[in-house]
Amino acid sequence: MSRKRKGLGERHKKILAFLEEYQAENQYPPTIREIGEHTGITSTSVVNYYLDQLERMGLIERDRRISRGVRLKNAARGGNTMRIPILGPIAAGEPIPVPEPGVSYLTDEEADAIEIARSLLPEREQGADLYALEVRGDSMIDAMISDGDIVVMKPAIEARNGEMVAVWLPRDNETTLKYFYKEKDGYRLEPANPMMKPIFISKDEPLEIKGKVVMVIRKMEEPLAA
Amino acid sequence: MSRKRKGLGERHKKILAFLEEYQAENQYPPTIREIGEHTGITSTSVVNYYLDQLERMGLIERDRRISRGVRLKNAARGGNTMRIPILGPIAAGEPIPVPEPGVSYLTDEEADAIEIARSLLPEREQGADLYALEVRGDSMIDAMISDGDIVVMKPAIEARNGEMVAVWLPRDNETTLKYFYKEKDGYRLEPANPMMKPIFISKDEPLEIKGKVVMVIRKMEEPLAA
DNA sequence: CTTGACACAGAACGGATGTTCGTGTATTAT
DNA sequence: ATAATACACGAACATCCGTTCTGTGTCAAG
Repeated sequence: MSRKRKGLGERHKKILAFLEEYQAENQYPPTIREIGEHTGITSTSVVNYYLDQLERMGLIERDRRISRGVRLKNAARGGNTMRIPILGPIAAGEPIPVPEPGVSYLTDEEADAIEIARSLLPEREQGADLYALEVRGDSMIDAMISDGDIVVMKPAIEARNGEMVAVWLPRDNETTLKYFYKEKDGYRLEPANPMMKPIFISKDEPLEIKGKVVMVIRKMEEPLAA
Repeated sequence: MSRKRKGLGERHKKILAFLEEYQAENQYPPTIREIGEHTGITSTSVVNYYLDQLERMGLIERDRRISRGVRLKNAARGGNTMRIPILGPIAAGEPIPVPEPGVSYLTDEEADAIEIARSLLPEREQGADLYALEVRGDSMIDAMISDGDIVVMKPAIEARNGEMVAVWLPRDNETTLKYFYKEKDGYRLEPANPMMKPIFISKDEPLEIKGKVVMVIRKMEEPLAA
């Protein structure tokens, strides 16, 4: 009803690609005429026509009446990164820090953080309130996670089968990272390392899911000795 | 002989600061007139005058006759993140891709890449020609690295004790990631997982170090089942 | 066939923008 | 003092560039 082909047309893609390329090459956006020349469009009005569409689709932003007033939005293409704060440590014997929903920790400029290309993350996590924790100790070695690793988490209180989650086990009084599976009379928590045996939790035992593991980052330290 | 005060004048600093601020706010550089308005300079020619100086000092680059053709150089450029290209896969039975020194793979816009906060990397790796590989298979599970992980490498042909390196073992015809130790009559390659036993290479056996491991990134996939 | 939405081209208008020139005022060297 | 230089202002241009208007051709619906 609004668009002949719902997807982006050939020229839309060309313009988007050129916008990105040009902005990377020079530091400033191209003019309408330049866009036209490099995409085979001979009329400025047609370029304007497509830019309007792209803006309506939310793919770019335009500052009207301003030369080179075009910037591409979260088009997820290269260069787009996501900032994820490192909230604190995670250790076997301690509860893990969780983000307080009311506090906008994202605005904390001083906090340590990592930046990751959006293309590395699954689509559904793109806008999520991700946070990161730094692993202390070798207690999660059976999850193939070692001391110093950084785990990127997504807030969650429940999980689906096959997801790796951070759980607090009151039974053993510890935090652990395991693959989560629901079974007929309880839960199965399976280590990432297939050589390790899974543990079972019966249905009436307490089990607190703290979040889902989205990513693990290991940073190799330089050896101390010179 | 050429300049009254060799350092940057008040207006130079103001212009530089505004350039950076404006570029961050919008995605494009300001016009000469805008620079003037925000730095208390009432004439476009004076702004032009200072821009010429800044260009001669090598602090900015100008594209003459092009609107908003101002970009600042090494100053605040790059930001606090680093872009690392993913060159290809790494598997036990195959040689690993290594960057060709002559080829500037950094200019490859199409290549997949990850961005990482500089603060996460050791200082000495900041300017290094880092590259990344995607692990295929579970053959490096004894290095606590699993299928799908991404390893960030630094080119190297030798290593110091305690560093994790990627080595090609002609003896076993495979690539592996191990901690490297030189011993009196050969080398000891120790898995990251302390439960696994190290392997020894005698001094006359061939051993090719392909690079040092700087970082490991594990991205958790969503389970296939819905 | 007619109608209308859509894609496109070309030209013209007017404001935006970089450049140049004439002028003025301190400061410094000769 | 005089000249040279750095710094500054404002106006005049000549483009650059976004916008808008007119016109053409296509294609599917009525």
